Amino acid sequence: MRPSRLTLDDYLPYLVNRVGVALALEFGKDALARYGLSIEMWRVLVVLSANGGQRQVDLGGLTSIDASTLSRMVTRLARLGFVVRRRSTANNREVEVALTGKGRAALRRLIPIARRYEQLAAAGIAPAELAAVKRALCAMYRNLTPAAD
Amino acid sequence: MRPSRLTLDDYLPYLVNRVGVALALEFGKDALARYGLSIEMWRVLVVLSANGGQRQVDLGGLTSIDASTLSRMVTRLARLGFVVRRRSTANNREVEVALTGKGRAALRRLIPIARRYEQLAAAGIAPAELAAVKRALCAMYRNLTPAAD
DNA sequence: CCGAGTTTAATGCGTGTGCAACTATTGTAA
DNA sequence: TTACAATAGTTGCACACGCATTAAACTCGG
Repeated sequence: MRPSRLTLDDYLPYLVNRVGVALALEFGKDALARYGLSIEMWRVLVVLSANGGQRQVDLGGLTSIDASTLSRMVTRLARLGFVVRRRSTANNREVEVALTGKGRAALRRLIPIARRYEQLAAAGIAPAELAAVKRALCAMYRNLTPAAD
Repeated sequence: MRPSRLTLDDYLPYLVNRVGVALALEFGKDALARYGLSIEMWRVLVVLSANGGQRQVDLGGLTSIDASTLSRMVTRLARLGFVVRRRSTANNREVEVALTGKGRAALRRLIPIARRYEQLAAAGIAPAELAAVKRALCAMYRNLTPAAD
């Protein structure tokens, strides 16, 4: 293949972006909108659910969201009552962000829906192959972020 | 696994988004910035390069970019000299967007760099497995967009 | 213990985004 | 032909984003 042409169906970033946008759109407009949440907010909540309370800077690393954007987003999430932001007792410049009961309740309802969209996307793909895809995506992320994580 | 918990490394939308953002960031700040291009603009140019001149509405479908956003983006791309926007002669409400010579020249230089980032991401993944990943991503997109395409 | 340097978070600012509303053109059916 | 609906594109508006800067707290060598 000539290096000066790109076939879309063979160009990985295009394929990844397309699936990512499609997944976000479906789930975002359907389920998340009912909670006043954006997809980025959802990602923050998922990371908090999976990894527990986090400093904002770590949340940023895990969600690939800019620190300034995240600061304002956490303010909105707190105003909605899904998280609390409390100054760390040990280190007074750090802020710990943690889920509230309301946040956990919303996640309990949203996670099954998220899984259904995941299954919808993966329909017709053999479990072993799906696992291989996930492993490959993890490897790609590690390749692209040598220093981090 | 309990349905009310999500393991990040097993949650497909998270993995896809993470790789997508990492790819866009690397390429966007490094190579695209020198041309005054954003990643979204790059995606538009790539689609034009792969599929030829397009109506704006079709560009939107292929790039997952909102029509109004695209309208303004094409204005900027035209001002930068990368594309031309001309009213279709057959159908006077349609607009055809096409690459200029300058646009094609920029693509000739950028595509090899894009491929290098793609290879960087896919390093250590066997060609057959990479092909399987691409097929899976295409299948996922089809699953998520039943009507379109 | 002091002060330079680092880390973490918040904010000012210009800009891009998506939704909704609007204009213009084309398609369709009585 | 005329009226109504559908399609393509643009624009107004409010808002979220990212960068650069600032503020505050911590670290550590001298």
